[in-house]
Amino acid sequence: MRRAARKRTTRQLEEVFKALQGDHTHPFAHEIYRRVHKKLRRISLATVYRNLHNLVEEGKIRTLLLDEQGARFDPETSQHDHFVCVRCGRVVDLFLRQARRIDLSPLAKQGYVVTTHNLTVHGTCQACVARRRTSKPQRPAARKA
Amino acid sequence: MRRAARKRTTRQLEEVFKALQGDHTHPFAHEIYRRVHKKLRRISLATVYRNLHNLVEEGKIRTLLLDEQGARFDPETSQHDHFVCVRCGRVVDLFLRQARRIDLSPLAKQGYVVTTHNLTVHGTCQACVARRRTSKPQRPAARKA
DNA sequence: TTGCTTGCAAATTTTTTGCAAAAAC
DNA sequence: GTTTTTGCAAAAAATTTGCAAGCAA
Repeated sequence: MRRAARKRTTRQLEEVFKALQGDHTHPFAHEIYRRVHKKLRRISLATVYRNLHNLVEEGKIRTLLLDEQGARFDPETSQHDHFVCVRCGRVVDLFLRQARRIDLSPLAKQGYVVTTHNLTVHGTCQACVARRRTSKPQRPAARKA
Repeated sequence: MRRAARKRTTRQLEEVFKALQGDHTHPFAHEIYRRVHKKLRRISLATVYRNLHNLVEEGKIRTLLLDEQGARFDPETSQHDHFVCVRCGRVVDLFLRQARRIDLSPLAKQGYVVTTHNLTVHGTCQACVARRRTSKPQRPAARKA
C-alpha cells in the first residue's frame, strides 16, 4: 500500500532532516535517532524511520543499500557513487567523473525504462590498509556481492 | 568472529548449490530453501543460510544486495551487472561490455585497495512498461538509493 | 571414532504497524 | 475543529546462534 504524501511539517521531521545536513558519514537509522534524540528526548525510533521515508519520497535524501549492515541515509542527492571499506565499514562518496562512463542506452533500446543506477566499490580504505598487518577487522567482514 | 572454513561435503550443501545452478532468477534464501526442501524434506532454513554463506566464501556463488527486499543469490560469478525492475521485482543480468567503462585507478592512486565493484540499474522492465497504464505494482515500490 | 554439520528452537536485528493521544493547520 | 503525526508497544521479516544428535571422513 502506498504511503500517503506528507502534509504537515513537524519538529520531528525538521530535526531528522537537520541531523543529516552536511553529514558525509552515511549513518544508519539508529545513529540518526541517536542524534535527534539529543534534541527531542521523546522522539521514537519509529518516527525517525517514518520521517526518513518521507524525506526519501520527497527526494531530499537518499537511501543507500551498500552491504548487509542495513540501510544508510545520504543527504547528498546529486549523482555520485560510493566506496565501502570492508574492514572498518566506512563509506566514502566517490565522484569519478571521467573515470566512469556508463551508457545505458542499450537498455532503452531493449525497452527498459531506466530511472536510476548506482555504482558501489568495495575494498579497503587507506587507513585500514595502513594498519592491515597489525590489527583485526573493525567489524565482521562483509560477505559480499 | 570469523566463520571457520567448511571441511566436509554434505548432501545439504550439494543440494543448495544445485538449486542455484543454471538459475537466472536471483532467488532469495527462502526460495532456495523451498527448492531444496523438495529433495531433502528435513533440511532447515538455518542450514540453507549456512551453506549459502559457505558457497559465497568459496566463491562458488555471489550475494546480491539490490533493494530492500533482502539478499538474493546468484550462481553467476563472472563480472556482470544487474537491472532491477522496481515494479515487479525481477532482476536481470546485464552484460554491458563496451557501454560500461569504469576506471578505478584514481582510487588506487589515493591508496584504496579495490576488491570488487558492482553496478545496479533500477527502472521498469519491458513487460511492466507494457502493462503500466492498466495495472498496479506487483510489489511495494522500492524506496531506493 | 572424531569432530564437523545439521535440525530445531530461540534469539537477534532491523524495520513496520496499530492505536490513542498530541500537535499542526 | 479536523486531520495528520507521534510515541509506545507489539508485530513482522530476515538472518543468526546454541546445542544435542547425526553423519562424513
